[in-house]
Amino acid sequence: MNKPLVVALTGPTAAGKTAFAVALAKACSGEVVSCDSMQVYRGMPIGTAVPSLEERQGVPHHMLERCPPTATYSVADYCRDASVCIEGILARKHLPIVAGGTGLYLDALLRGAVNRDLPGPAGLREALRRRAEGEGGAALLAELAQVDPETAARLHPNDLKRILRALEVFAVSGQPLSALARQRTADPPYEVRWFAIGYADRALLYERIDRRVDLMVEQGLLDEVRRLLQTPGIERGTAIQAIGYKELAQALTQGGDLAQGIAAAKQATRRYAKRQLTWLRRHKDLHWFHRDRQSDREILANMINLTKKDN
RNA sequence: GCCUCUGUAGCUCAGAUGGUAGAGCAGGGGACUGAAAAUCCCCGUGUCGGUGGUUCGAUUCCGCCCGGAGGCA
Repeated sequence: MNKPLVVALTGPTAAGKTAFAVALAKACSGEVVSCDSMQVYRGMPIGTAVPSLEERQGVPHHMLERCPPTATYSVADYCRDASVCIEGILARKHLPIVAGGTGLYLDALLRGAVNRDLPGPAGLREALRRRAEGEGGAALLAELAQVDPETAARLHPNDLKRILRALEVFAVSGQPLSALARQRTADPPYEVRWFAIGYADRALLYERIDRRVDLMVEQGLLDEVRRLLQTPGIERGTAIQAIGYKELAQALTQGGDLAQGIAAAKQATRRYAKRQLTWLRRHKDLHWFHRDRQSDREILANMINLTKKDN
């Protein structure tokens, strides 16, 4: 069976994915499907670096700014919505280019890592969280060990977020997360070409990050943060946790030092890039392009070549 | 020119009455399966400025040299 071809273009934040995605799309009549957990929210284009219409150069982009910043968008939502986008692109006989740095979303969509939609019972998460405050994570972890020893064994008592989710999954499905995870390793529905843009010298990436944050501030990031903070219910959503927003919100509302907030945003972004690299390193099928080793022209030419070549 | 202080991890510094050293920050590594730009775990070897000497042994004591800060002229 011949699976349709999809290009995945990833890499750490600020490496320059956007420009390459657009260039590749223009060369191969592609459309871009953003794979970014924060760019899906509306009202924060500066801080999440949503490509401007000018940057898009007429190339259609999907999965950008499609839900309110007060909502909580999830991997499962992303898989569902992005799949629809990809099918549409394929129907138009165009090349889907999934571009972005959210590793979990990428793997869920293109490696078949997640295919079950299991919302936890209403209120359970909150109840568990309250219990954790009193009894501690170790108690909940012990409880998890009763129903899902395998998952419990790999989680640290402090990793509340995951302990709660595992408990939640068992509560709705009656099955351990570890067992479900095994079933979920489905065949990827597409033939995927994996590309990653990066820098061999990390210091160069970090310099770019610092510069980009300064640029965002110049472009009006502060106003964007202020506007977001005025949105009712924003504190319950995921969007406000985005890097840049949480640091500047703190500086803005708690009378903190603005320069310090900016510095904190830069540092958080650097650490984020490092985590992204950790995530990506385990995938051996990634074709890496280092911008400090190769010119952008060469990189693009190579990408086009690898995209077109059958096999 | 003379005197005093100082030179220890990328940075700021601690320390050993001589047995080759440790904190904070920065940084690094890892995990990750409906919050993921989130969440969690782990990690400190560096010619102790250089060079001679004393010593079984010196980064620690002594001499000289080089760098930095201050003071007196």
